[in-house]
Amino acid sequence: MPDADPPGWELPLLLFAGFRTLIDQLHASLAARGHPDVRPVHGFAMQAIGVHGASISEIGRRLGVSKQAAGKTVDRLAALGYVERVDDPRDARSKLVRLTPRGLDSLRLAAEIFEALRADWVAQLGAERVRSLESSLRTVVPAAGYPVDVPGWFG
Amino acid sequence: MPDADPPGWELPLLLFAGFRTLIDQLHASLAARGHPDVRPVHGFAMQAIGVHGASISEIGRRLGVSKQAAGKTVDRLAALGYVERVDDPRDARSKLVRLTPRGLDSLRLAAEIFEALRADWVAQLGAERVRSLESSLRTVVPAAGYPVDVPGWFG
DNA sequence: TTAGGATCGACAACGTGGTTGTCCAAACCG
DNA sequence: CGGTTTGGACAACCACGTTGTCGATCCTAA
Repeated sequence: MPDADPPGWELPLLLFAGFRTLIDQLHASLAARGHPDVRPVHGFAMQAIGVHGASISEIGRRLGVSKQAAGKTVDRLAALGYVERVDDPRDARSKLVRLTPRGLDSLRLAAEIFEALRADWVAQLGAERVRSLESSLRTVVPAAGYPVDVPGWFG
Repeated sequence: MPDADPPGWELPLLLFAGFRTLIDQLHASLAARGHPDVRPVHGFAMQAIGVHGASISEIGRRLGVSKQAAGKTVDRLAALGYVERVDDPRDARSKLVRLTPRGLDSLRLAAEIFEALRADWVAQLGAERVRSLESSLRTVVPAAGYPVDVPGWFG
């Protein structure tokens, strides 16, 4: 047995480092293209809102956080000009949260940048190893989408 | 070209899901073995303290956060009984933060559990694919260890 | 030896993201 | 119609991060 396996604690560190590398590069590109104030959590929230908009409660459910937490995040997104609240014509209790043109632009840019980032990995590792990495991870992680309560989850 | 590549935004999601899966399983095992109150951030902090102890400022540097933030985390760790502050005999300004026996136990257990978790992945994917995943990630992430200011970084 | 500067750790104030609990208005349903 | 559920706001609180300040201690160089 020539090479010893790396210690088990290295695996989570590498996964996190990969995640963080991508997200940091995403936000560096976003900042360079007119979106310096978006934080990672905002991107996930806007993803949860989607191009058709959603109510506060629905956003909370999609993110796996309370509606109060979702409401605060929407407040900050609104202050940054990425979303707006409009009355829901079909439910007087509900306010529909919709992306502004600026919000839509950031979402479109983010998708582009993620493609470019994956292409970088393919250039470094080859298409086969990137596909293998993705397929390995799909095997070991539960199928369900993951909640995005990262700050609260971690600390 | 038979199969289309997955969209670029899936890669960070998979990496995060892998990380979160491992950390969640770690803390589930830790909770079952007498450490229900440790949070992920505490584990990283204890790792930074190490078996020989460290000063508050040194912990902050190792974690990539301010000494004030390190001090608060140490406060909570001390309240949980995982660390203690003792006077540094060689510097009257400094307090040495040391792991208690309980803290050392959690660190030892965590190392064991991470080994078992990696073995689970090997059982599901095969040793070669796990090694390939680790090696791919080492290629694309910067060599430097990553800061652990996760909540602040994300939000 | 002493003056100046750097470092240690504490305290305070604040921003952001999360949580519960409470409340009212509107919607739903038997 | 009346009871229950739901949507969203408000308040209080906790965890984790930040900057700024400060006194005490250490180090170094005049």
